[in-house]
Amino acid sequence: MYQAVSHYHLPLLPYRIPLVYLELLFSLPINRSWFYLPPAGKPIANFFGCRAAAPFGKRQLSGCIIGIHENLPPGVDPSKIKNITRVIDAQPLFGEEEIRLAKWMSDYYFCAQGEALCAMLPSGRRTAGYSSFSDDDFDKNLASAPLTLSDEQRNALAGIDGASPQDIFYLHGITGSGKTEVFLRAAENTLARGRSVIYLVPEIALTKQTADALGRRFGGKAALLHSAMTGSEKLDEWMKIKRGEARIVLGPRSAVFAPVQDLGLLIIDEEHDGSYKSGMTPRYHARQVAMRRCAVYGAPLLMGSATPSAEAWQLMQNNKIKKLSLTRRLSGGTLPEIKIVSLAGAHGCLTSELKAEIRKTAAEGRQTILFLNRRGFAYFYHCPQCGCELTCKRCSVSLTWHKAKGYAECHYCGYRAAPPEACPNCGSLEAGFTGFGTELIEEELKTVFPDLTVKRLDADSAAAGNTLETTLTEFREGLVDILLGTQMVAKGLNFPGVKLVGVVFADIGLHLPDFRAAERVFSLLVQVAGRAGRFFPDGKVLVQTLRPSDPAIVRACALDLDGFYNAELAARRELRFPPFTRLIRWVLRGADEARVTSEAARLYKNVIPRLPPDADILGPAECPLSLLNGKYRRHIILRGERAGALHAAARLAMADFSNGADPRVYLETDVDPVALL
DNA sequence: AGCACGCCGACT
DNA sequence: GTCGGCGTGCTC
Repeated sequence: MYQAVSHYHLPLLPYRIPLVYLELLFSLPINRSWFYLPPAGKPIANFFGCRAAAPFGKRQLSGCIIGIHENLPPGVDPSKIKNITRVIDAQPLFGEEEIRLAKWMSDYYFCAQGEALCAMLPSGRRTAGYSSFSDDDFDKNLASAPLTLSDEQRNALAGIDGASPQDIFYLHGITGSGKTEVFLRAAENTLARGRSVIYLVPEIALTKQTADALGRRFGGKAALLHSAMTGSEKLDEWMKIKRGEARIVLGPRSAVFAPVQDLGLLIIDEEHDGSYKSGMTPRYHARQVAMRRCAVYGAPLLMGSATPSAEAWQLMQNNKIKKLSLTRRLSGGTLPEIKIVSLAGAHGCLTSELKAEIRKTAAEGRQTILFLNRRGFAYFYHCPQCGCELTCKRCSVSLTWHKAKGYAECHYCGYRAAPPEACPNCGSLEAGFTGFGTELIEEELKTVFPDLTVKRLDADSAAAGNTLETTLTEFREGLVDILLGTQMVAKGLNFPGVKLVGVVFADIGLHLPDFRAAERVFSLLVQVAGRAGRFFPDGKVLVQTLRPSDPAIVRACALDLDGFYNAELAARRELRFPPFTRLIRWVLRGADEARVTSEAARLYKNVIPRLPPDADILGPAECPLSLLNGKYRRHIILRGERAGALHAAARLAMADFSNGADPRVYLETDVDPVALL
């Protein structure tokens, strides 16, 4: 690749205009750049860092100008060079720093540099509705100025303010202990030192309210990037950041790329949240990119959560990152009573105990929230007698039932087992495959409580316009007795009318064929319990489960974090899973199952001889979602102790594999996958 | 990724 | 005879 010339100047003498070639990067899965001449008949200017529309083969594409050269590189045929159609941006969107970051992403995540750069820039065509911050917001709300900090908050803040450039902090604090205030103060102090701040929150947490709170505090100095903004709205905010007018940026995952001047602090709120990992190519993790950016800028990184990821916990244990603790609730509210209820023997999805509590709550004129961690159905083998299930001996994940094939399979290593006639543990003949679903529960609620108002809140119902806000408003006003839903109902957990919170089926996540299953279930339950108790000390949380003695569930309900993480990390070490190893996952997909299978086998053969001694392979096996959008899916998971060596092996194997690859089978690479479905 | 070109099978 | 399948190769 050619070194970009950033200090290109307009020629002063019009008779000696040198030939200028523009180097462009397109969002294509081809890892190379393309050379063009400036727009025909337009005066030459410094277009570095702007996007441009250009003819590419038979079509028009928009690309990024990442270099300006006086000569064409050797091997490029000058007769093929075309003119750019037009330059899109009046001001550059990115600089050398961003191009270097794109290069790093391309190497780390095995994507093309153009794909990486494209993912970094503001884009998208979404519905409008989000306004940016103005200084009016700021002035109007000066009255809502901060209160005094607790001792713990002050200590945490002092630690952050005394940071060295390479420091990584973790603010571990229970819900309601005032993490946000520490984040905001640390941001203020960074701004006061003349440096910029990036503040990441999970997609779901980024509501109008969150944004307003930041606007109140920082006014026009703050910029907001949100996926619900239109491309031009995002672009406005982007330029405000680029010009240095906005010094603090609030946004989800992609805001980690915000082109701030002189980054002085990067904050990741709710660090454990899965939405920080991109589901599209490039499959980057905002935390990983944040670490990279902080290292480059010499800025400290500040993460926080009530339930850290296992990775973060491990780093804290080893003093690789600095732990700051908030152990006390500011409001002094006590935690609600958390009770585990066994689902064994229940008819339907609601135990008689939960039904009785719902009835009692309604009689008192209070409200119930029923929480279901996942919609749809999950099939797994379960024995109601002893509570055991079928798991893979090598991978410690649940086996998934294949109805058509008549066997249960491990989606990590491909291990298969015939479904036993009777429970292998206790011999009960009741054992078999079962599942739960949202619609099913809604139906049951309406049958059992015909006199109560039930509302469902999940991705399906929220997709239809502003039902989310409408439903939540109705609920807040007491027009709804029972709110049933997924993740989103968490927003309603601290409404004053709520007394009872029911977790319908805590096991659901545990049956996912994923080594992070326990971690996710644990964090979910702790968060629900933590939020639920915030404003109603007489509240009650009922956790329904088929496995009332499952360690993750028991420890979550007892809020025993040390116990959970110790056990979880010991298991991860034993089974060689992150954070003790690193993973690279290949997914091969295609409409023709036989081709997918044979290509998976070919890729497997290519990587075997290149693996470092500390590495091994899981698969090739069917993906847990083995057929998606009419494409058959198989995956191969590389696992090793050193990321560098694993990357090198994967890179060589992929280069080999691409020679003579079947074009009808697509290969996708996921570095540091968070879900293996 | 797209889009064209090019080469073999069953249709008016 | 041609329409249309998909393998192959190229895009500055």
